[in-house]
Amino acid sequence: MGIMLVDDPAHDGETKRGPGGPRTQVKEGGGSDTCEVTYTDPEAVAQVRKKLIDSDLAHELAGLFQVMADATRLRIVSLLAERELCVCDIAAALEMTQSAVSHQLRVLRMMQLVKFRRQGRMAYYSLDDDHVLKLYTQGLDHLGHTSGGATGPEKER
Amino acid sequence: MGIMLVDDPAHDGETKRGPGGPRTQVKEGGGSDTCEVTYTDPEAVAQVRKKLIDSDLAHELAGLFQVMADATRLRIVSLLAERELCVCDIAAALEMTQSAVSHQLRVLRMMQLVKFRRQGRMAYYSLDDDHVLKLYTQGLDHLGHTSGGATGPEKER
DNA sequence: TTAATATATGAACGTTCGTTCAAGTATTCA
DNA sequence: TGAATACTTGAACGAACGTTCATATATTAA
Repeated sequence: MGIMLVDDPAHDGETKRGPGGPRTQVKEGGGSDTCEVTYTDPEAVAQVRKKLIDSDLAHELAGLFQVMADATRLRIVSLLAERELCVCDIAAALEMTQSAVSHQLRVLRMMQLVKFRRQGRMAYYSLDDDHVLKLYTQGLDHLGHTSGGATGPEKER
Repeated sequence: MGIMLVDDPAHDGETKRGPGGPRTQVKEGGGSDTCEVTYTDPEAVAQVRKKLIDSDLAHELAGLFQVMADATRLRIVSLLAERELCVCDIAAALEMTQSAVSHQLRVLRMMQLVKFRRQGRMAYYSLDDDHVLKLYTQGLDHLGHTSGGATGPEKER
C-alpha cells in the first residue's frame, strides 16, 4: 500500500482560512513536501469532511465490492441464485477446473456471500443472504442505465 | 488472462447422462486434459446453465464493481454524496495528492459514476446518478448484516 | 487396506492495480 | 508576455489478484 497518508478526522485545527473570500489558498504545514494540500474552498472541505466515510469502513466496503469484482465469481453467483450446487457442478457449468472454482468459492465464503453444507464428500454451496443478489441486480441495473454501447466504459480522450 | 476456457452456451450436445440415477459421472471430451469436467448431476448443470450470466456481461459488471472496490474511490463517493467538489478540495479532504485523486476520478468518470463541469481552471465533480449511491448504501447494508466484528472477513481454517 | 472421488490449499506465474514522480495542457493574473 | 494555478497523464514500482499445477485431506467403494 506504500506510504498511506494519515487519515485523522480531528484535524480541523489546521483549517485556517483567508480574510473572508470563498476562494482562498492555504498551504498546510510549514512546507513539508510529503503532503501538498491546497484548500481552494476551506468551508466546503470542512463541510464534506464531516461526512467522509471512515477509512477502515471504506476499506471493508472496498473488500466487499472487490469480491463482486470478478467475472468468475459473478457467474458463480448467477448460478447459485438459481439453486444450491456442489463444487463439481459449478465447475462443469462454468467449464473451469474445480481448483479454480474452489479458490473463488473460498473468497466468496470468506466475505460471507455464500454458505455451504457438507453431505458426504461433497460440499453444496448456496447464497448466504439476499443482500448479495440485491447488489448483483443493482449493479446490472446501473449498467442498463448508463451503457450506450454497454461493451466498454466511456471512451474519452 | 492466460488460456481461458471456452464459454459456449450452446454446448448441451455433450450432456450425455447416465442410466437414470441422479449421481452420474461423465467425463467430457475424449480425454483431453485441458478441461476436466465431471458432471455429478447433469440435470442440475443443465438447469443452471440456462440462467448463467453471459460472460461478456459478467466482465462488464465485474468492471463496475471493480471501480467501487477501492477505499479511495469510495471515500471520494462519500464526499460527492454531500456536494459537488473540485479536485483540489477532494484532495484536501482526503489528504492525498491531486495526482492520485485525479487518477481515481478518471476511473470513476470512465465508468460513468461521476460527472464534472469545467469552470475556469477548476473541474467540479459530482455523482453521475443515484445508482452509485444505491450501490454504496447497499454495500454498507451488507456489512451491517454480516459483520460480527466487522473488521475482517470470516476467519476460517 | 487400497483405489477412487470431492474438495481444499500452497506456491508460482503473469497480469492488473494504485500510488508516486515528472512531465504536460489550459486558464488566470500581473 | 511570463509566472502561477488547477488539473491531467504517462511511466515506473511494489502490491494484490486469478489461474494453474501439484499436493493434501476426507469420504466412499471395492
